[in-house]
Amino acid sequence: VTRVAILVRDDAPLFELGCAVELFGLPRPEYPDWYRCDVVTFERGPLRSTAGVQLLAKAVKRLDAYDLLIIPGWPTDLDLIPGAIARAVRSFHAQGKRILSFCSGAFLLAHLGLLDGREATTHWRYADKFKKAFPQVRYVENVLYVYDGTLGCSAGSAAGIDLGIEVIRQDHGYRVANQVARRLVMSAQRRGGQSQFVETPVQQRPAQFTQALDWALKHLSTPIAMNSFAARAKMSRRTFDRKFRSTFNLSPQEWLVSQRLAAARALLEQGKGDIEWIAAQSGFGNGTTLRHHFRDALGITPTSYRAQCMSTGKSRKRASGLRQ
DNA sequence: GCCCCCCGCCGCCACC
DNA sequence: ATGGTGGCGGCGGGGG
Repeated sequence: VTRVAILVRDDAPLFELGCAVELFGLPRPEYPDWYRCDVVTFERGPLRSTAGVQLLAKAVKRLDAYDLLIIPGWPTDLDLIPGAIARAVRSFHAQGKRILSFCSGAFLLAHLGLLDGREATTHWRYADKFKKAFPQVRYVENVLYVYDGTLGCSAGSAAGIDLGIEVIRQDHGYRVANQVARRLVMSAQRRGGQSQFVETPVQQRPAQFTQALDWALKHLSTPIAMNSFAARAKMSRRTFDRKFRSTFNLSPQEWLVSQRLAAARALLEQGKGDIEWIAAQSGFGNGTTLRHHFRDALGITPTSYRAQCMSTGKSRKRASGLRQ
């Protein structure tokens, strides 16, 4: 069992802490060997958090009992790091254990020199300050996260979830990572707002599917029969269905629709063509079908999605943390 | 543009 | 483990 420590101090960022807890701290009896997670602090007494919330975390003096450390945030203007924390985090890293930072958490790792010569990122609003303070760190722009298997930095709150999902994939495989991701994404969808437009966090694909998926993407605008999809993967139809489900936790058809939706969204964001044209381009036979799936997945109509994108000026950037 | 209804087809999965 | 089958439900298409 991997033991997780989420390290907080006074002025703990509530949202980032919540993201870490959601990923690693929820009981998930359906998975054996799920993480055991503590929110820990080196300070005494209740900690202040966002919006006047107070927290009681587990007081510790060392981190030896843990295997994975999460820094959900850290003051960006704090040059002095308490000796106990510096020693504990350095020794944690020296043992080859994994450390993840969310948002401003990268400042702690950089202060300790753990990121020297490595790639790192942080929330965009701290980017200039970070680059100036740590020129020896290779700052990466416009990514959701960077992760080398040992040290990870994520750009902001929601990107911390993407990084966490990647770590869960490392530990528990695609299937579990997709299930966890799916649950997070689905609840995000229901709350509305921009968060409903997040993309599927786990996009890695096992080798046995790459050919078939590439073929499907290339011919997305034409009808794709599941029998030929299976044939492209060189599997019997039954095996294809079974492996597809266990790998992506999606049926082949559901995957196809999600890819067609992604294509349609890209065209809507670019603002070119009418709905019928976009429906044809993305492989939905007609506008009605596109609208149906669009509403089903995103809760709004294609036209109002386009309007929202236009009003914010520019289309969303794809971050390399989502690169395939 | 959106939401019904109906119908025919086919994708999916329990079962073998 | 893989592969075949049948039933069912969901999807696309057409009409209102």
